[in-house]
Amino acid sequence: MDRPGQHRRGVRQWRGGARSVPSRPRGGPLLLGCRLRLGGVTVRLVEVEAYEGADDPASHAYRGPTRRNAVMFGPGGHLYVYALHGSLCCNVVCGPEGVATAVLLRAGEVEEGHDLARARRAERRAAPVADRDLARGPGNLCRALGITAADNGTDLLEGGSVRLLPALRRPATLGIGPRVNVSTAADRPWRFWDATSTAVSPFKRHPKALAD
DNA sequence: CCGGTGATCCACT
DNA sequence: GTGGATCACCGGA
Repeated sequence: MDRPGQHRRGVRQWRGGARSVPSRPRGGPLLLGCRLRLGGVTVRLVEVEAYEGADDPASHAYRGPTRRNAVMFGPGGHLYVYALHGSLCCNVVCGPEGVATAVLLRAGEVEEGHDLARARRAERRAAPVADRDLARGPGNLCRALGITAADNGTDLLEGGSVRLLPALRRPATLGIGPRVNVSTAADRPWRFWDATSTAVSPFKRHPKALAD
């Protein structure tokens, strides 16, 4: 099993590997099974989606640095948080510094802190939330964890508000497919999920999805 | 399926 | 500074 130190090396290795592998998004699956912890809530990641920078029209970094995407251009291992349609979404920045690449965290299973997560989800929802739905979907995952805009840029590996913890187990079966609801570069198979998990969000194709 | 949502970006005063 | 378009979403029917 991974120990924290090994995991840390693993992430750095992944970031380093991105320099030698043209297709950075291939690093995405290494996050599956890892855990994200904030306060009393821990979520095991079961679905992620990769975004490159200059070569990826669907990426926030495609048109260069702005105030919103600044963290994407910084060093890997930090959290990029942004607002979308009244929700927040979060990414793990992959680095290296100056090269914008990030992995969107799309869904997870709550391992710890179900009551707190459920209370947060209930603030915006009338119907009761089943366990498997607590962190299902990018906005829901952020809400379950209590991530806010103040967590943008936090260091996930040391000293930050949000911690990335090693995987205790890896998905037995890896799903790979197109990204959800993106209007451009729609067919790049850069969404990765744990095919044994029921907490993976449903696939949706964007109405105006262009291929490349 | 559909409508609400609100931050962000850019082109234009 | 303003207006409009865009958007990696969610909830309820």
